[in-house]
Amino acid sequence: MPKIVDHEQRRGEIALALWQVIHEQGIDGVSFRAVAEAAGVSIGRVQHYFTSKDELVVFGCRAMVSAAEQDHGPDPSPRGPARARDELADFLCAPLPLTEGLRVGSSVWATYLAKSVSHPGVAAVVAEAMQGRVEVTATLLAAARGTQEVRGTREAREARGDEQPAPDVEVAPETARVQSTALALVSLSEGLSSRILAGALDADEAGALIRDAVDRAVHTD
Amino acid sequence: MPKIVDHEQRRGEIALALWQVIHEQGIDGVSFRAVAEAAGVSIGRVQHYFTSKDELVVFGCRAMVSAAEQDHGPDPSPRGPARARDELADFLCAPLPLTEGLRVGSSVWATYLAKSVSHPGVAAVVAEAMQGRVEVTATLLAAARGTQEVRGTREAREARGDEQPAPDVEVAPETARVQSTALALVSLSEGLSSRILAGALDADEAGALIRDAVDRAVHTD
DNA sequence: GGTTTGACAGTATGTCCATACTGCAATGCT
DNA sequence: AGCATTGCAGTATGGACATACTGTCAAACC
Repeated sequence: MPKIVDHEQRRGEIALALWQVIHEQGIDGVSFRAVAEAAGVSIGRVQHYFTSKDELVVFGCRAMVSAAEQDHGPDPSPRGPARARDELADFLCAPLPLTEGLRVGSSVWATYLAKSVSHPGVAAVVAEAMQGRVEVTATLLAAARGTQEVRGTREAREARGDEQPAPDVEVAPETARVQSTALALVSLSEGLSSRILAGALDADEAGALIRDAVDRAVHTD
Repeated sequence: MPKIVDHEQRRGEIALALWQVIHEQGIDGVSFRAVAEAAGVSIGRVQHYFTSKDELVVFGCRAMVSAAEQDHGPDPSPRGPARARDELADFLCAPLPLTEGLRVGSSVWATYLAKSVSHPGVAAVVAEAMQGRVEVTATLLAAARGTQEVRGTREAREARGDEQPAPDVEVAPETARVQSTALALVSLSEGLSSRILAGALDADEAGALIRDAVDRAVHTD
C-alpha cells in the first residue's frame, strides 16, 4: 500500500487557496495554475484531488458552508432569553466582514451567490445554507422571546422523520411571525454585509444596526 | 465623413448583451466572442466600441446603475406622506427579481458586487450607487413621516458645494435616525433580493416583508 | 465624383488554460 | 526483499481567448 495522506485535509488546504484566489482575483481568476500557486503546491497535486475545475469550485462552496456552520453553528444548549438574545445578535453579526479573514469569507460567499444564478449545483448549496440560517435565527429568536421552541420547516421535520401536517393546515400565526421576523433579520444582516464589502458602510455601524433590530424584534410581540 | 451612428446607443446594445452573458454564464463566461454572439453582431464590432474586456465590463456596471436610476430614480415632486410611503415601498421593491427581466438585472448586480471586491473600478461605482440608494430612501422616509426633508450625506453636500459642518458637530439625532432606518430598509431589501436570486425565497413573501418593514419604519418615531 | 474617414469584418498571434497522460518515488503489505 | 498501489510532479496537447492588425465598404463633405 502506498503513502497514506488525509484526503479531506488536502482538499481543505486546496479549498483555502481557492478562496484566496477568488477573493483576490474573482471567480474569473480561478485556474488550476492560480490555485496551485496560492496553495504553494504543484498543479498536478490540485489536479490529483479535483478532476475538474467545476468540482473544485463546488467543493469550495460546500466547504465554506461547513466551515461557517462549524464556526457559529446552532448551539443546542437551551439558555435564558437574555443569553439567547446575545447569541442571536452574535450569530447575525458573525458573517459581517469585520476582520480581514471574515472579509475573505464574505467576499467568497458573495461570489458564490452570484455564481449560483448560472450554476445549479452551487445554487442548491447556497439556497440550503440560506434556509438553514433562517431556521437557526428563528430558533434563537423564539428562545430570546422566551416562548416555546419554534417549529422547524417542512424540510427539517422530514429530516427528523416527523409526521407532516396536512398541506392545507397553516402553521400557527405566531410561528409564522417568528419565521418572518427571523427572515427579515438574516436578510438585514446579509444586506449590510454586502454594503460593508463594497466599502459603502462601516462595520461597526452595521453591528449597531443589527443589535438594534434584534432588540426590536425580541421586544415586539 | 463616414457613416454616423449613435455611439452611445451601440455601446448600450452591447452592454445589454453583456448582461445577458453574465446572467447566463456568469462573469467567467464573458468574452468578446460570447458577447458578440449574444448581441448578434461581429466580434470586430464589440472590439470597435470597447478596446478591452475590462472597459466593457466597467461600462456595463455604470450603465446598469444609470438604467436603474432611470427606471426608479428619485421623484422630486413632493407629495403627501401616504403617497410618499407607497413610493418608498415601490422603490425598495423595485430591485427585487420579480420578473425575468428584473431577475437578469438583479443577478448581474450581484455579480458586480462580487467583482467589486477584486476590482477597484467596479467597487467605486457600486459603492456610490449604494450610497445613492440610501439617500433616496432616507428622503422618501422623511417625507412619509411627514417631517422636513432630511439632510444629505457629507458627499452629497460636497457635490452641491455646501459648507461642511465642523467635524465634531454631529447631525441632529433625528436626522441620524432617519439615515439609520433608511440604511436598514435598503439593506433588508438587498438581502431579500439575494435570497430570491438563490431560490431560497418567494418574491411575493419578500414584497410583503418590505411593506411590513416600511409601515413599521414610518410609524415608529 | 472623388476623397476622406469612420464603422466595421476578418484574420493573425501569442498567451493561457483544462485536461490527459507519463513517470517516478514513497510506502506498506507479504 | 520485492511488489503493488497511491501520491504527485511534470509535460504534452488542443482549444479558447485577448488583442493587434489589415482590409473593405459606405457615407458624407468638398
